[in-house]
Amino acid sequence: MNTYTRIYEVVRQIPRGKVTTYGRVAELAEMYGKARVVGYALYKVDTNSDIPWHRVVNAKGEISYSPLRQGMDYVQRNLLEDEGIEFTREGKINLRQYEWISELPTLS
DNA sequence: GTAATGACCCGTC
DNA sequence: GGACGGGCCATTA
Repeated sequence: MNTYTRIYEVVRQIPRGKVTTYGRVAELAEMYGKARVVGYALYKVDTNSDIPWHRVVNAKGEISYSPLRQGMDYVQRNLLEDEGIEFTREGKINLRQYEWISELPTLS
């Protein structure tokens, strides 16, 4: 279970108004290449949990909808918009601007 | 115990 | 520039 705990810790550290990708979370959790597990971990997370699961998006910068939450997809978008994140007309997020870089080098 | 699935990512055509 | 396939690991049936 420590595996999931790592992921939760990382996701919990995402500042407000920023988003990150599954791959980044996996890397921060020291599990590069296991992005799938990250998605699985968030899958188990409950909507009313203290984990900002809505700040985690896929590498394309789009929101990952869960079949479990179909119908509530707009909720995630609303939460992100409330944090100041803008969406394109395609429903995508500009990762270049809102991607959380944590402590990784940005090489400008 | 085996087999299949999944909120994904990356390299290649 | 977009589309396709393979692969990573843990959980569930």
